[in-house]
Amino acid sequence: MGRGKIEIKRIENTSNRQVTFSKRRNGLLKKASELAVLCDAQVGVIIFSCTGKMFNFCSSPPNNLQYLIDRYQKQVSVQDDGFGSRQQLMYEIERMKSENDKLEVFIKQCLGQDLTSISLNDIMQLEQQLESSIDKVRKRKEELLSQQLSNLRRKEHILEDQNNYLYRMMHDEHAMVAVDQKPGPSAMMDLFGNVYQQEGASELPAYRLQPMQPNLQQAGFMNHGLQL
Amino acid sequence: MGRGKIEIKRIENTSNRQVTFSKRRNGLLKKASELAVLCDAQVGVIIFSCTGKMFNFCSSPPNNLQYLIDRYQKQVSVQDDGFGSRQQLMYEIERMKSENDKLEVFIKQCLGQDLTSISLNDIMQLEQQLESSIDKVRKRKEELLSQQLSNLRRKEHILEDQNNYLYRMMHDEHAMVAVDQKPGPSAMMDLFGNVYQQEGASELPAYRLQPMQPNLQQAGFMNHGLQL
DNA sequence: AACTATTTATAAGA
DNA sequence: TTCTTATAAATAGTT
Repeated sequence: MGRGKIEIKRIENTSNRQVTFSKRRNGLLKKASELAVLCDAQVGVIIFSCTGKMFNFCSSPPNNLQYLIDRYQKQVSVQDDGFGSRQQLMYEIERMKSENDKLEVFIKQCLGQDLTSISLNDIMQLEQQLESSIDKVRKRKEELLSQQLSNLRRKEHILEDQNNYLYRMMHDEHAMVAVDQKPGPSAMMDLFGNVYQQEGASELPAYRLQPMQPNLQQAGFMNHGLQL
Repeated sequence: MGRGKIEIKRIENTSNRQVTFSKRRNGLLKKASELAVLCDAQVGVIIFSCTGKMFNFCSSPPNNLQYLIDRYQKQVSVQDDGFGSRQQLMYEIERMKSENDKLEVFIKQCLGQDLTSISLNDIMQLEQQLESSIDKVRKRKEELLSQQLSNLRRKEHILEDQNNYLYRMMHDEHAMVAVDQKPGPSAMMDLFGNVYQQEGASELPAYRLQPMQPNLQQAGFMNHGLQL
């Protein structure tokens, strides 16, 4: 429709393309609006130019494309398995919020805050629970402490060993010529408390210290906005 | 454009309207597609007929209107304050999920489960916390128990009162003619333990029992999938 | 941005 | 619905 027929393919001339874009965009939006009015339909159009500029049109709740989009997503999410509609996402958020609230209320109870709205039965249950928890926590504490203790004992032994060796070396300085070939303590500890097995020393078993503290730490938990 | 010019307003004749809808809908989609090809633009169209049937078109990632919608929502949510884009909602859901996980981990610690990954320091802090919690819980338990106790005492008194009254009535049956006008106990208790002040009895103060258990109950908490 | 020769869309009729 | 066709509308190329 114009002075000449054009092929429907990308217009290479840039300014030409921009002019056509402007004309046809207006045409499209006009047609959309007419369709909506004439046929009592709801029509929404989204256009992005190749330069990234956005244009949109919505007939029904004027300028509220979101309504149409929600309606679209509802239909689509019924077709495929059903996740991703904006409304479903909002519902999911509500669900998680209430889940979260429940957890927080429960945590407060465990922290002994906000007990006024709990029945006597529940209070007694809570007390039992806390007693059992504290038992477990204490057991674990004992474990950790005894671990540390035994670690320290091993270190002590190794250090004594090392000490004796060094002492002997000092009292026998002329023997230092070929240190490497002399028998030393079976394990050595570096400045950080790590223990290394010495090559060729096999009479004594190598020590492997258990870590004083486990590596995985629930970071940031103890001050999570819930005063402990 | 056609045999005659028509006014752009709702077509009242239904079949006419449907025919026009079909024709113009095709026209609109064709125009949309042409615009996209000619001008290298991304065009999306959503149409709902007045009967609820949906039609849609998307030029760029063919048949993937969702992409265009996301892009639209991104722009819109930058314009106004910025909530409601589908992607933001998904981000929010992720945030809440991790929040939730944190809370659940913390609850497990409070319940004395999963202590292997906690450091000695944190264990000791946890122990202190639980001790303080259990203190508070026990205090509250004492409160509730003493409340129940005092309630029972009040009931006991009222029942004794009532008993004496009834006993006197039985031993004095001829006086029953005008029971209403005789002085009775100052308060009466119904079958459910509710106490009512008797009319005209003002020598003794009315009793108001404190509720044995508060009304608000954190329903479903103690068995929330977290074994207690 | 306006003009206008043409093409395209489509209203009405079949 | 689909086809036809006269006519209205859109627009390509030009100014």
